[in-house]
Amino acid sequence: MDEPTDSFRQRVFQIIAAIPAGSITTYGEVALLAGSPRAARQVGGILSRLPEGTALPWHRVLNRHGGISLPGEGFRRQKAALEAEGIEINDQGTVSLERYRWQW
DNA sequence: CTCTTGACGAAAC
DNA sequence: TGTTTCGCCAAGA
Repeated sequence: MDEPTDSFRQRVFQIIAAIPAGSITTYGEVALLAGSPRAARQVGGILSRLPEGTALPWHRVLNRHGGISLPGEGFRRQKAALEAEGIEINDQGTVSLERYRWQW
């Protein structure tokens, strides 16, 4: 009966979809809320395979230091998406967790 | 079943 | 202090 009708991946989708514009969270936090406190790495793996036109606000997920984990072009795209929501982000791709961290 | 893969994170160096 | 190594675990092959 308690079949995993919703996989870890699906729970991650729902959690990220609930992050309001102008706020951010971390991979570890998403993993925790999804029920696997040490599966932060899996969250990143899931986001890496999102289709291009996805409606999921994947750009609101940052690493433990409030920084962008993507290299090159991905870095630029995520930084621009965050700035478009009014989030201040420096050239290193880091935001203030204290200011923007989201909790339910 | 085993083995591999990582948009992570914390601990060692 | 910055850099490297190691542990973690969902998913797919």
